[in-house]
Order: sequence, then C-alpha cells, then structure tokens
Amino acid sequence: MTVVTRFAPSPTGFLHIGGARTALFNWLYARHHGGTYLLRIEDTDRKRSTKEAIDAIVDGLDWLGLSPDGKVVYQSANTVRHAKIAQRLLDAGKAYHCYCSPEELAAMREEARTNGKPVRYNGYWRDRDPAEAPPGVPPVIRFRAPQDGNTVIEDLVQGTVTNANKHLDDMVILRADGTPTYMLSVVVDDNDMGVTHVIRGDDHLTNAYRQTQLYLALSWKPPAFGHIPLIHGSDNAKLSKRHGALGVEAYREMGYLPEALRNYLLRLGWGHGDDEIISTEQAIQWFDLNAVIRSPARFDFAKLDNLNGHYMRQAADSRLVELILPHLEKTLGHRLNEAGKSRLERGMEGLKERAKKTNNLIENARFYVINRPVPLDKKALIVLDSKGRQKVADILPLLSAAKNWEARVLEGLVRAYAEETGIKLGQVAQPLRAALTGSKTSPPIFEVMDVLGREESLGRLSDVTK
RNA sequence: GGCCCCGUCGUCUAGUGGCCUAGGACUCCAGGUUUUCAUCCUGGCAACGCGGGUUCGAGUCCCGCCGGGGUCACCA
Repeated sequence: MTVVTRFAPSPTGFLHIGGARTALFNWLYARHHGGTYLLRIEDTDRKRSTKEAIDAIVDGLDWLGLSPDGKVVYQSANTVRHAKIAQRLLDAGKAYHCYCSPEELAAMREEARTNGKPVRYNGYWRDRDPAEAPPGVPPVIRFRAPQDGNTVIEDLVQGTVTNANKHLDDMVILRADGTPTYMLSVVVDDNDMGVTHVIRGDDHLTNAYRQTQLYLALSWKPPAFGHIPLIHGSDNAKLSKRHGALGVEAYREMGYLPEALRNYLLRLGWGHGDDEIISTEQAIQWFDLNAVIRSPARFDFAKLDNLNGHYMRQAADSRLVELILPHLEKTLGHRLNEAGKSRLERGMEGLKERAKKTNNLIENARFYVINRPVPLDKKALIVLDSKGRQKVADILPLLSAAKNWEARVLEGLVRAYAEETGIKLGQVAQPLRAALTGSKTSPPIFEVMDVLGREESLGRLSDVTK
C-alpha cells in the first residue's frame, strides 16, 4: 500500500507554528515511506475563509520546503459530492432530517449544562415521523450514530483509544442550506483522495471516533490515524499569539532560517536518541510516528535561537547576503552597488558567526556598507576620547605605509606597534574598531580593514583624527 | 461537568524491570582561548508529581490521588 498523507488546514488564519509542525510530520511520514503528501484547503465555511489566508498557508509551506506533491485540493469544490453522500446516508436510513431550530438546540444544551448532564443532542427527530415536521423549516441532516458498543481507534501515536458510542451524539452532516459540515467533508475527501494516514493535532482525537463511524456507515475503509500532541506556550496554556503562535511568515521576518525552524519543530515532540542537529535526509530516514512523544511540548525561543545560530554559521555566505540585501537597502535608503555587495560577502564569514538571526545580521553588517563619515554610537564615543583618537592618529601613518593591504600584514604592523610602545593590543584595537565600525563590537578588526579596503579604512580612521 | 489524553532537570528530550550514582541538548553560572563581541573548549547547578502495591529489584508494570491539557457547534 502506498502511503498518502495530507495536511488540511482551514484558511481562517495564517499557517501557525502548530500547523507547520503537523505539515512537517505529514511530509516526513510520506517521504519516509516513499508515499505522497497532499494539501487540502478546508474552506467549507466560506464566510470565514479568505484568499489571504490561503496564500499565507501556501507561501509558508513553500518557504519551509513543505510544498505538496499534487495539486492543491479545495474542499469547497467538492460540496456537491458531499451532499450526494449525505443523501446516500439518508436513503439508507443511516441519517435523518432534524427540524430543531438553533434556539431549541441552544436551550437543550443550556438545560443539560445546568443539570450537570452531558451536553449532547437528545435525538428528538431520530425516530420521529417526518410528517410531524413544522412547516417551512428547512431541516438539517443528522447522522444516525450507533448507540451501543464502542468505537476503537488504533492510533499510531496515542495507541489504542476507545470511546463508548453512547457518549457520541448524532452530529449534523448537512446544514439546512445544503452545505456539508466539516465532519462529513473530511471523511468524503480523505476517502476520495485516497488518504491512508491522517496525521493531525490531538484536538481532533474526539473527531476521529465520529469519523470512524461515518466510514463504517459508508462501508469505506477508515485511514490510519496519528494524533500528535499540541504545542503549548511557556505557561503551558494552549499556544496563543503571545507565546509564538505566529504565522510562519512572522518567524521568517524575525530572521529565522527555514531549516532551523524545521529542525526545531522536528525535535518538538519527536526524538531520536540524543540527536539534536538533524538534516532533512536523516529526518526522512529516521522519522516514524511511534517515536512521537505523547505529551504536549512547550515552545521555547531560546532553543530555536541556538539552532538558528548553528544553521546560520553553516549557511553559504552568498545566500545570507541575498537574504539580508533587501532589508539592508531599505534601511540604507538606496541600492547597493557591486563593491558594497562584495564587501558584504567577504565580511559575511565573520558576521554570521556573531548573529543568531538574520535580523541581527542586518544590523551588524550595516557598517560595511555605509558612507563616511561613520556615525559613532555612545560606547564608541567613549572609546574614542582624546587619548583614543591620539592612538588612531599614531597608527595611521604606519597603516598607510603597509605594502599589502591584508589582514595578516595589518595585524603584524599593529602588533609591532603595541609591543614597541608597551601597550596591550586591546587598547589600540578598540579605538581602531570604534573608528572603523562606529561600535565597540565587531568582527576581528584586521579582517574588517581587509574587507573595507585600504582607501576606505584609512579614510574612516582619519575621519576621527580631525 | 461528561468523555479522552498526558505527567523525567526551568525548557526540549534519552530511558521499554537490573547497564540509572537518571544521560544528552538549550538556558543559567564559573573558568579557559581571544584585539571586542561571538564562536569554541572545560566544569557546575538542576528532574523521575504524591501515595500505595507487584517484584529479589521500579523512572520503567498495576491502582488511587493530585496536577496539566484536549474536546463536547448548522466552526474547522
């Protein structure tokens, strides 16, 4: 049997971090088994579905490298088929019309709640003669669920989970306006798409019972289920915006690399021994549902940052330049010429080691591409007091006389100077750094001079001696 | 409230009855390398929710309690 998985978000919001992980697990599972991974947009609720949300989901998936294998399926395109299936159930006596008004239903729930009874539809129309139907009330179609016995799910993550059928009520499968509800459409679509493995959030576990009943009523083979635990915030509550339930595009904007986010998400709720840094190839090879942790995990930015730092150091310099270029040009207010880009690329090795996110990179790279005179920040100003400026002035002629403008040569010159005058290297390096970069921290100062080039370096140094 | 699920360092996790004096990673702290910062290296703090069983032996199995979460729509 060929494995077919699917990621099925409802386009009512952006692709949030939990959804991204669900997509990842579906993708990984399909890849591991040499199967297919599909995307279905659950837009049966047209009122709440938006084009923007659909785009955000597709783009987010794309960015993460989790694009679907086939064409995107829109659930709303299948409503006729859904209604047909509902009719089939009705004809077979496995569903029935219910004429209860929303108000009646609300009252029913309210009463159950106040009496401390389970909140369920009471089956009022289940066995009632349709002839008693109130005139002019369009009915909904409810599924005639089995009332005895148990529904058992062999969940690939949760193990065997059982629920007594008496706990489940007769759900609405077709609304009064003829549109299908979620419960019906997922079953029909998953069946029609040949989905063999439904991997989704834990919050769907209770739905799985009802969906299984539906499959059985239709004489279809239910898929295998795998319900993965939800991601929680740092206070252990359901993930909300303030703990990182942001759209993946927000992570992108914050300066995270897709491979870092993927690695982080993979390790959140899944483990393979002591392995932490896991490549996509290895993940595909190792991933399976039985190693998914059954308890919810908390989202932790500190670990994501650490992982991101790792992948940044690993990333190609040219790619990083491409990534930060648009942002850099925006803060600069003008386009960068080739010389500027080349400086960035040559300086990137030293730059990327000092940044946790590409956002830090943008700030830290700025000094390489700004025009003289370099603005000095507060700390740089302190370093460049009269004494500091004097040091720069003292070294300036030495540097100007350098035969080759290379880091190693420059370092040799300055070290010799420090030794002769009996001062520590740091005491002269810091004023140079402040003058060259406008800041107290930067990549190694001789590397900076090398990248900046003779003319620019000398210019920046002489700027502070005036 | 009914039903379902979960419970190892602050966080992510390893652990499937003896290899556990509970391991790794992140964070934090202390050192070291270093021209700054960062990287890197060394070391340290830190956990089996509680109570009963079962067993020669329990983090690992069973029961109870406590705690946490999910779900109960003509939303998905």
